[in-house]
Amino acid sequence: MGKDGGDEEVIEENGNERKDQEKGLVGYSVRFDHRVPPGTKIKYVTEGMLLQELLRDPHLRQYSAIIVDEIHERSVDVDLLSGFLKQIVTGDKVGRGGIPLKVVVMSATAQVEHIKKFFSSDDSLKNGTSGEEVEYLQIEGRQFPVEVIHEPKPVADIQEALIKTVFKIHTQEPLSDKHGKKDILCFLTGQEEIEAAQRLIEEFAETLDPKVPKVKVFPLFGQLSMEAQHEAFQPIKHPFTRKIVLATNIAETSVTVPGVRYVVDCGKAKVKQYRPRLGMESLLAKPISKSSAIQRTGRAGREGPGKCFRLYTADTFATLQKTDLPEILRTDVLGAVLTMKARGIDDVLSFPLMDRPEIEAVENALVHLHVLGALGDDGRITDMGRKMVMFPVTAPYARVLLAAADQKYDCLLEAIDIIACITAGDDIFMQVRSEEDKESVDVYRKELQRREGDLITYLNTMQRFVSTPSSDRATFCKQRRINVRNMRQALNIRKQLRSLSVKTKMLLQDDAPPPPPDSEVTTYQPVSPETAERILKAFLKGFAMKTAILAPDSSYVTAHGKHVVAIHPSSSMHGVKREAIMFLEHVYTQKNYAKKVSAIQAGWIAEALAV
DNA sequence: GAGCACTGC
Repeated sequence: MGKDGGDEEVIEENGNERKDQEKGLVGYSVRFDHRVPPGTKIKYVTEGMLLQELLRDPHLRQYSAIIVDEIHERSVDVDLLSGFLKQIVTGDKVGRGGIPLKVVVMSATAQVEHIKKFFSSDDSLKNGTSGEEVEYLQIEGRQFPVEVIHEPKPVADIQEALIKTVFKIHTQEPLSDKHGKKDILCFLTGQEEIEAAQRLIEEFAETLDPKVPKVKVFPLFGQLSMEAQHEAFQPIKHPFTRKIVLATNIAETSVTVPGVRYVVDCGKAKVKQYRPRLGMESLLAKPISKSSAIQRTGRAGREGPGKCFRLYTADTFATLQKTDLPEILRTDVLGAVLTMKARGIDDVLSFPLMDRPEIEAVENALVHLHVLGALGDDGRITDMGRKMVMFPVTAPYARVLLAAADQKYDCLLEAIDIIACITAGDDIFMQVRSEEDKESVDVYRKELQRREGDLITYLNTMQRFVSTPSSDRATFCKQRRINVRNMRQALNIRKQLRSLSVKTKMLLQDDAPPPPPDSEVTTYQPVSPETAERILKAFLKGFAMKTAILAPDSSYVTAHGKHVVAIHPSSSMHGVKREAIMFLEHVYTQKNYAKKVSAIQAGWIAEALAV
């Protein structure tokens, strides 16, 4: 569990505090890992875990105090949790037998007033005594000073400005000082921009006077292999050389590059945003917030005094939003609405939230949940909805699992394998960088691919993987450039979904005995086309809205919304023309892309929408 | 012919 993971510390009641503390009675509960010995006084949990506990214990009677750390990160879960905590704190204490709940929230930046106001009772707001019952304590952070340098005029070409700034730093600033190395960290928006900048910097470096120190460039973004990412963290071995790291936002939030004393900030980041009106997401470069710019600046001052060069003007900085949009305003609120409904919130529009999504977004989610069968005509959660919230997957996937468990489709284990692969993080199939590798990897991957499309390909991959003896699994992954970490995660999720299926009586214990390690090594038998059809029909129960029909002009037109959609190049269906497709993801980047694509028959769509 | 970053009951 990362110390900056935004986890809550939950303090449990009863027992002798002092003595128990000395016994070290601290427990934790995170996904796949729980250690809560009897008599535990302090429990570390994830937000998702506590939300799950709220299903059973709506007043959190088990707890006397809750500490929410890193609340400024503003995940959907922390926002929902804050709403429930506010209701408990400001409501009557009847549900808790009159015992109040203490809530401590901890935040690193901005938003203090916003958060303070939110946790104040509505009565105190009316009386104009806002924040009266919310106590506030500030602790100064410690950092070396960082000088901020803005561009005097807006720059026309970001790459050009980057090169100019990088080499100005490189030729005018020392390689190291008493605090250590003085390397450069540049924040860019994505892989393409980073690779272009790397080429330009390396080209320009060739022209440098031999008396000037050398430079070595390290790209750093999430899709890079662990080894390649690791390289960017190592101190440079060659003498007389400066390290230049070109990174995405990964270096702002997830990792800390040591040795950095100069930051170059392009002022933008790619942001995923859900468009409720279009029922799709976009992934586009947008101006960052002030707090994000300040966070980037701080990366220059961790080891000694530093400098931050912003490739935008001071005026532009002044126009930036104070903070980033919280996740709840950037994602489909389908899950959030179902979470509320399952915890007894009938009127989701009046549920207290630090930031409220547009009414239209909530209404779309309600309609979608109704289509999925999670909500009845009266807007209340159905038995099916209650079953759906038991599963740690989004509502459409949960709906697929329920359909797959139905006799009509009878493919629960297969659906679990596919969903485990898809929800295990980034795509289990890593991108292949060199052309050479691509050829051999493609040969192996082709064997896994099926003409039904990506979903059955994932199933094939999982089935092949588990029927491979464990001593050969590393090779299996390496040959196909399968991300081993994600594959391991997929196995964990598979196990969890199977056991939840047993718990919810969707699966008989006998059908899927919890397998001891390596016991699943069996002969591999690919699914029949008939089974594949049943699987795809089960997925349509969750994704009938995400379908497209091949138009006479050979483009795919979405059934819902009538937009032209292209099959993403990462899909095994890329370039393939079939009667109709179902896709699990719909993202606008360069254009409207369908991802995780399967071939279906047009007639199946109406069939899936019928009850 | 293309991929910001995390996390989860």
